[in-house]
Amino acid sequence: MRAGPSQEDIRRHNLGALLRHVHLGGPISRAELTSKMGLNRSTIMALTSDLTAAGLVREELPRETGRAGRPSLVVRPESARVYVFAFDVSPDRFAVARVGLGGVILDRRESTYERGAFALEELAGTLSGFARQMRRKTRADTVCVGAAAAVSGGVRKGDGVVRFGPNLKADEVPFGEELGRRLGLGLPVSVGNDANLAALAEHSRGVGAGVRDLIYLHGDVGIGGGIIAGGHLLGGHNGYGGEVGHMVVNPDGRACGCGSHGCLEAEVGERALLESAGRFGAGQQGRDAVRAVVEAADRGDIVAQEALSRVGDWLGLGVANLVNIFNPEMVIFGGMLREIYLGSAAQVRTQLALHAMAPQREKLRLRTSALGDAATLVGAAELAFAHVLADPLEVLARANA
Amino acid sequence: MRAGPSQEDIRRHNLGALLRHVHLGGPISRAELTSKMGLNRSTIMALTSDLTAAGLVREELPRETGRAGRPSLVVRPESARVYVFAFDVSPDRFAVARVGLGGVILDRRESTYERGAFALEELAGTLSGFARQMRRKTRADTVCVGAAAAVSGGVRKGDGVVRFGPNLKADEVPFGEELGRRLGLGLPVSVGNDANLAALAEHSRGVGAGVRDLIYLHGDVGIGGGIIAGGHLLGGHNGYGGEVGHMVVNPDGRACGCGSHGCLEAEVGERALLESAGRFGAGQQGRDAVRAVVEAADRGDIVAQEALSRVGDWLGLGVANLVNIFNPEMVIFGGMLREIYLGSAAQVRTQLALHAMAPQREKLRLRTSALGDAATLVGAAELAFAHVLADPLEVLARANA
DNA sequence: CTGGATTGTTACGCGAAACAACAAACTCCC
DNA sequence: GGGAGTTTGTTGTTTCGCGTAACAATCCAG
Repeated sequence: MRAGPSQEDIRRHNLGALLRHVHLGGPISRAELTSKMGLNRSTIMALTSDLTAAGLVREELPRETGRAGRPSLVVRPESARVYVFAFDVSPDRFAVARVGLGGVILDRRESTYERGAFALEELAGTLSGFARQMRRKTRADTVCVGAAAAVSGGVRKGDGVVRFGPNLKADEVPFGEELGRRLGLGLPVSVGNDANLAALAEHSRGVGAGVRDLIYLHGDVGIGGGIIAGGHLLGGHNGYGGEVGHMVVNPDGRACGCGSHGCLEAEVGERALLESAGRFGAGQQGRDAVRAVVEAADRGDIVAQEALSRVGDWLGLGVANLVNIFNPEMVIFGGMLREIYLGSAAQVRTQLALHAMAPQREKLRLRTSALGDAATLVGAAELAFAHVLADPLEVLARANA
Repeated sequence: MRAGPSQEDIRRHNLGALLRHVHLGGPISRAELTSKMGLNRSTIMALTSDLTAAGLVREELPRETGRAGRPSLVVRPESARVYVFAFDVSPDRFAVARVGLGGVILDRRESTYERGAFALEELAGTLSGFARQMRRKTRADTVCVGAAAAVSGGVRKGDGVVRFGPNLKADEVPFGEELGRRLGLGLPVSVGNDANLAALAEHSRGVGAGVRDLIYLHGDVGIGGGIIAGGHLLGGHNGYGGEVGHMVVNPDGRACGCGSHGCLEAEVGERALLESAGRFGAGQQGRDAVRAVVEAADRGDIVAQEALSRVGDWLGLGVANLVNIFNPEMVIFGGMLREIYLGSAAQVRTQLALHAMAPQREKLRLRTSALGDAATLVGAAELAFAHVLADPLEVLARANA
């Protein structure tokens, strides 16, 4: 309930709001900003001046106006100058990216490895090494303003410690701290759950742009989720919100790695699909194996079709439950679930019609991820930029000091 | 993203925050307000002066201070002067109350009737009649600043139309509008789902005070729910959020009135319990019938015990799912679920241990409603007061005009 | 090239909250 | 009971963000 010296708060808030417009919406004229933010021309000028002076945005004359009147200056993010590091760690893959203000991926490196080959701790060195390499290539006037990592596991609110990650060999790992130390930039590294961050990404720059209530479902080895409720990421009391993978949809169903039975993850996860299709342990694994099943089903393979149908039924039931509970405007399927949904949309829709209540489902939109594999990385970048948008000047003052 | 003339916004916000403190926390000294709101002494004085002048609060010298220094003036809500009307409509009961600022129930009338005897439209006249009667009894200087109704059905966001209410014979009923017209006070009447409003009530003045992430489960004829996520009621895209009653927990389970099978409501609702206990249609109905089963189980009735155990298992599974998805700090059982939970807490806890993930459940608290039957009414009053807290002076200026 | 339209820029005023100084009222202690 | 110390109410002043208004700059249309 604190307010602080309120005038500064206003300024901070308005600076952040303006920067957020530019960051998420891309180049925009001062005239549009005045109308969208409901502030006065002169105020917008003062704000942009501050941000320009801080080196966060640049103002340029537009090429063509097309309308009468003096052309309005276009405010664009200093994408090449101001950037963050984004990390993404999955059980069989990691990626590092340098992401500029505005969401541009300036540099990117990734690597795949055998599933579960590395423990989370071991990766911190490699990740920070790549980041330092990228940093060395940058020009002198560039400035790193943050860093964040997405991990496929539970991240405790507050200290950002990775609590569980059965697919990642992690338990009580202070990953952010470790990464921050190794980066040596004096910056704290935020950590978030991968599906949560992918949800954030789709919400800010994906199919879910402008949608205030959405559910993002991510299929990887397991099933993760991220929920945007009322425009805000649902974190829960300890930060484990959105973990829909262990919602029980079939009490008499398959055993799940978590000890329970019939979890969404157990019925819809990669293993369930491959086993049903009689392809588990048959060499292929991961996204490619799932794709192969969907393609086989498309070609008329009965076993694959039935496996996909079965999985689609459970997925549909899970989605129906979530729709009943949340009444979202959109459900987004990402990761491996993109393929599964595309291959079993009919089953999903049938189950929705059966189990979801009419008012909740009548305006519902089902979509697949727009950002694809980059979603997690983009989400991590958003997380890293978050404190910049919360207090633009403070962050840059510290960075330039 | 609009900001408006920001100085007024600040003032409005601060006035609202101060009034909210007094409204929810009761009488409080100006000194405490300065520290809790983080504002300056002189600012607090200016704010309380405005609110006192508007007749919303009163300032008094405290009886005893106990501490050194000049005693700080105590700010208390004008509970007797400023009030709202709160309505609560269930399938077999309705209640009308006059609730003063601060949450005091000043006057109350209720009535029970045979389940489903009335359609929602028919009740508007009765309800407004009671309200008008209450209003006639008030002194001349009292002022009604709002009204709201809780209904056991889905309420569409925006226009407040009751979309569904299978237990209430309602379909596309513009209940708020109708009630507002009949009240004749020139006030809009907000409408909300009963479980949602009960959740709001427990969050603001019940066991969930200060808890930012909680789930309230309400058992009536069906099972309703309200979710507070990050301190805000989860409404969803169209306002049907929190409808947990039709989450499918047992796909092979009992048929539900909604057309689906194995919904939480179908497995845990009143009918499921009474049927399992062999008491369905045996004269008793409603809360009393449920209580009878729990009491019989307490006395050692095997059939009742098994019925309760079975229902408790499904309840526990439902709660486990919600805990996995939301990671709430607290789950509150209200209405008939209070009795059911108290009679089957062991089953609920067992299912939680089986199906809820450790990080989500380790800090979880299970509680029963503190406000009991008044929860819905109190929640409706909160809803009615909401716009007063959002802009105290504007509301009172209009009321006194 | 002129007029209308739109925006950038600057000087000024308003208002909300912080700050500082003083007065008021209490407790404690002798 | 009275003085010292403490805490708060009250008032005048200052600060700072934003809105307003007036003017300059720059576009398009004719």
